Amino acid sequence: MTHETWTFFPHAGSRHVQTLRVALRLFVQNGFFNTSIQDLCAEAGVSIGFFYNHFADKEGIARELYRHLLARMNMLLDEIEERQTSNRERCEAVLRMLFGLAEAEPEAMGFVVNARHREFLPEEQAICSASAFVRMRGFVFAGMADGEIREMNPMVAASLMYGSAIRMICLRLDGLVDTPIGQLFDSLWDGVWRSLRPD
Amino acid sequence: MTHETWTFFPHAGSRHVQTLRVALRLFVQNGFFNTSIQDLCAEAGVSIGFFYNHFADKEGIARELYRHLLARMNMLLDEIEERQTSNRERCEAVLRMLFGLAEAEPEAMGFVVNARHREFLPEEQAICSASAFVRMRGFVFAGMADGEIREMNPMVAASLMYGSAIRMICLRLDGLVDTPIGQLFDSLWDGVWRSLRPD
DNA sequence: GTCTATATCCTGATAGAC
DNA sequence: GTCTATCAGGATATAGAC
Repeated sequence: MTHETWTFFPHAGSRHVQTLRVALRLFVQNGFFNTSIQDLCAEAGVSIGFFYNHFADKEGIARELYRHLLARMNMLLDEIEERQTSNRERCEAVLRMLFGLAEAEPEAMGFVVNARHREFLPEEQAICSASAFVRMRGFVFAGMADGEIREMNPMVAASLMYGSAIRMICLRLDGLVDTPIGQLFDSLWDGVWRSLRPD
Repeated sequence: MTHETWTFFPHAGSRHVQTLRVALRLFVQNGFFNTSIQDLCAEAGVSIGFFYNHFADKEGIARELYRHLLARMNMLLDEIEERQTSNRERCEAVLRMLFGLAEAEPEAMGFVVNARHREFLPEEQAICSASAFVRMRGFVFAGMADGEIREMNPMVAASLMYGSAIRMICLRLDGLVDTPIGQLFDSLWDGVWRSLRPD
């Protein structure tokens, strides 16, 4: 299993998953509140009855989507943690993964990065407190403890590490960057690392 | 007029402005779609009739808020452009301004940075295409043309310049950073500049 | 399990008195 | 200009047949 391409939905097929995919697209394109269950079911080709047998309610499908995407990110982080030994390499691999996902599954990435989940999933934690994002910052903290990364405030280091890439992804998703950002990765990583490497 | 503190709403007073401020707070705290006009009017202490005499509709108040905040950012950019001569200084001043605004007016900053405006203001351009953000990137492009900033893809440079600060602001607004971020500015700017300065 | 038809609620917006 | 009372529409969620 090579990972030249990353994906959030490795297996598609069942109507359940198909409904999730359509929900993802509509939630990202039009927003959660602008998507009616009727529209969603019509677009997914399922009945209202089917919907309510598979999902508790409208929040339910959004929650399943949210948790699925975060769980998938955690699995990708697991692989990175296994493969890479230094924290610098882990961070680089994370950024490369994010760039890859943004190109392969822009809607999923949009839902993770852009959506204001608290507005429709009130009981979920803020996404930057979610396990996957905590672990990503953990790589930075560990790198600083090891001396791979310069001494500084940990949150400043995490922002320097991930902020530029997230910004670039947002610009790409919003159509302000024409070229696939994979081509820009090396240049971005070079800049990021200059800001964090020891003197 | 010193600018140790920046503000989006320099003058408050009229019921019109008061209603705008309450709308801002509710839109950021609960989201646009979770805020009913009835709740908004009750909280602002105005009647439904007053509301519809001052604003065309629910979108209208959101649009006025949006345009006001962006216009105010443009004014602050005007001042920065006047005061600072080099593009490096301008970028640094922009970041300092953003940090200051995030502390002084977190709700306004949240509305600018976090809200998904396209969901409730369909005819507005994406915010990263708005004049203020275009000008901010322009400082970076000009700095690269002048040789103050290393040669690289312009959008990569813009992401390196602004991404970390925006990320830090988001973390602060989401409660993951306890200390006022003004204290962290020098450290962050040091990192940002390392990523962009010529060799 | 799946579908259609429908109940119920709430919201944005208006009408008309003052 | 400002207010209260109300309307009309659309949304979520359910009921009940199959």
